Amino acid sequence: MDEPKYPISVAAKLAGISIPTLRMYEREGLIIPYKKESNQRLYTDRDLERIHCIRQTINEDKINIEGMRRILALIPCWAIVHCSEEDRAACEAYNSHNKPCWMINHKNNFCSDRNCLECEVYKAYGNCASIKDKLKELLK
Amino acid sequence: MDEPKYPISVAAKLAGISIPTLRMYEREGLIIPYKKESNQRLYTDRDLERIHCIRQTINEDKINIEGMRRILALIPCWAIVHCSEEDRAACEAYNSHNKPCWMINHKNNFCSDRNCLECEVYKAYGNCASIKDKLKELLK
DNA sequence: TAAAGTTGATACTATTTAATATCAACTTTC
DNA sequence: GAAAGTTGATATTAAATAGTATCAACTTTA
Repeated sequence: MDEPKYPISVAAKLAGISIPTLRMYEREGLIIPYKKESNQRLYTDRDLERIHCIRQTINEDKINIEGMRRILALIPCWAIVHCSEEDRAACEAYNSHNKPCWMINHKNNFCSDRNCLECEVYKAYGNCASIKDKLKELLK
Repeated sequence: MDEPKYPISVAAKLAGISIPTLRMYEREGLIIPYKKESNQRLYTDRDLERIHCIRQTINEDKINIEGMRRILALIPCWAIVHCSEEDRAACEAYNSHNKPCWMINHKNNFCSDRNCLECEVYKAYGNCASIKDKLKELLK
C-alpha cells in the first residue's frame, strides 16, 4: 500500500485523470507523492485511494479546492501528534487556519524532523467523515 | 445586537447585496434570520455581521458555499451543548457530516425544544477561525 | 383600500474554477 | 545516445457557481 511505485503517467491512467491535474492537486496541498532524488514523483496505492477521495469531494460533494484545503486545515494536528505547548505557541499550523499543517515549513518545531508523508495527520484524515470521526473520538 | 429589526430590503442595502442573495444564504444554511408570524424576515445587527463574514469567506477566501457548509458541519456541537450519549447515537447532526446541526430537524432530541437561532453553536462559530479556536480550547 | 414591501420560484448571466493541452528543459530507459 | 517519460510553467476551455432580475401571490403600511 505504501510502496511508491507508480510514475505519474501510470498514476494518472489508474486514477482516470490527466497528469497536470495530479500536479495541481499536489500544488494545492491535497496530496504529497513520494519524490525520487531526481525529483520525479512516485505514487503509492494509498495515494490512489486519496486521489479518488479528492475527486469525490470535488466532483460529487461539490466542495471546491480552497474549501477542501480549509477543511483539512481544521484537523487538530496538535492533539494527534501531541506537540508541546511551547511548540504550539510558535507553530504556524496551530496558529493559522488556511493551510493544513503539511503545507507549512516547520522550523525548530516538533514537526521539523518529521516527515509529513508518514505522519498520521496527513495519512489518516483526508476527508470530512474521517475528520469528524476523529473529533468525536477526541471530544467524548 | 440581537434585536430583529431590519426587514430584508434594509438588510440587503446595509449588506450591499441583493434580496435574492440574502434568501440564498438562508436556503444554503449559512444564516437563520428571525421570522415574524407572517413569515417575513427580520435581521439583527449580529446577522449583518454574519452576512459580512459569509461574503468574506466566499468572495475573498474563495471557499464555495458547499465548502463553507461542510466546515460549519464540523463544529463539535455535541461538545458545546453537552447532549447525552443516547441523544448523540440517534442524532443526525452527530452522525452525518454534510450539514451544520441547525439545518437538521431534531426530533426527540436534546435539541428538539431548543431554538438554533439562540444556540451558541449557531451563534458563536460562523467561520474557520472561530471554529479552530474552539477546537483548540476543547483539545488542550 | 391603494401603494409599497415581502414571499418563494424560475430564468438568466458574468465570473470563476477545475481540468487540459502544450511547451522547452531535464531524466530515465533500453 | 536516441526514444520515451517527467519537470514546472503558461495558455486555453468547458462547466459550475454566486449573484440578479423578474414573476404572481401575499402582507404590511399609511
